[in-house]
Amino acid sequence: MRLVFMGTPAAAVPSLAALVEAGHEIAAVWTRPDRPAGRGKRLMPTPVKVYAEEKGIPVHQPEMIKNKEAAELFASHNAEAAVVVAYGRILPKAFLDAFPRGCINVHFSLLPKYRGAAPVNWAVVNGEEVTGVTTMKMDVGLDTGDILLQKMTPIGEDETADHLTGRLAHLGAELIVETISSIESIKPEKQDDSKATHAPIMSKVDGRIDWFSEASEIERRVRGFQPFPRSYASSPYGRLTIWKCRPVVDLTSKVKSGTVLKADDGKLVIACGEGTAISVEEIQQEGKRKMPVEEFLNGAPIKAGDMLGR
RNA sequence: CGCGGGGUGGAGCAGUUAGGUAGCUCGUUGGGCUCAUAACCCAAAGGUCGCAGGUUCAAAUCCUGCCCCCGCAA
Repeated sequence: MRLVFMGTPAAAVPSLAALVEAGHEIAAVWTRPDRPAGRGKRLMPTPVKVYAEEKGIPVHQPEMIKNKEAAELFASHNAEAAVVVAYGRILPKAFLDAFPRGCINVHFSLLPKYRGAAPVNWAVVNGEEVTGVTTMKMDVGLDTGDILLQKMTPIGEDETADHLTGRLAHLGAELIVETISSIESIKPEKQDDSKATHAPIMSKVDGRIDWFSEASEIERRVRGFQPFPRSYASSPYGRLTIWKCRPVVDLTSKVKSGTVLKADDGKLVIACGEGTAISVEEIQQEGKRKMPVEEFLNGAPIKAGDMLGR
């Protein structure tokens, strides 16, 4: 089938690759404009662009898509459908109506749950046991289109959002190929709006750890906010990012939340809310790389009694 | 010219401001203790202090140039 592919981050690449390998004709790839990135502010191509150029597929990166020129360019690809995976933009109606079979989206949740920009992260933070991928026919709403196919997968107990995103990217790749190949026979199903939930994009401040939360919630946020915005706390030694931890029983629940209870023998334990605590297993000090807590404690001045803030 | 941190035994760090014997925690090896141990005690090995040049009686430390690494931000 002749398709246009729209996507931007690494999680979109497996879908594009799968479509190419399945023999579909990719008329063009649309991805977001290159942005200054990396140390030194060099212009960096998006992962989707890198792949597309490798395959010799024409790439388009308009700054604005809400104008006539963009819509005409899009329509000129003369495809049967567009496949959209984390493009990062709301598509105007002119795009949705440009091709006979419209725009088909791969979304990383089991819709109607977790509509929005950060479905994987919030599924982890909320402690969901399962999630999955959905293909749907896009409409003008935010992830409200009719569902085509879904595939579910359990969320591992220690799984980070980062890792889960990788798995869903591959599940999504399988599902979009399956969806395209059987598009004639699939019966679109309306979403049950009453069961919809929203997964808003996170900002950096969402990463600040609230030590008054219970340990299990902090642990879920640590896993769910990777790789961005991460979970971090201020300390007398600069900002500390916690990459891995586990809830433990706190025997000295009278101390204030955020207090370092133990910082020796290879163990770093911090008081949380409601008499709980976390044992940190992987940590990163401002300006340094992430490291196992044992190594961190070998050289760090942190000691029991120190207070961590937000 | 985006902002900043750093290169010191295998790991994580101190020491550099006011040059003068290479230090801490952990790990490794050997020994001891113990019913036993990843626990404890004793001992040992292991370092061109990123590279090159300069100043000096003397440089990890001061001066000059170069290489490399990392974090933030996006």
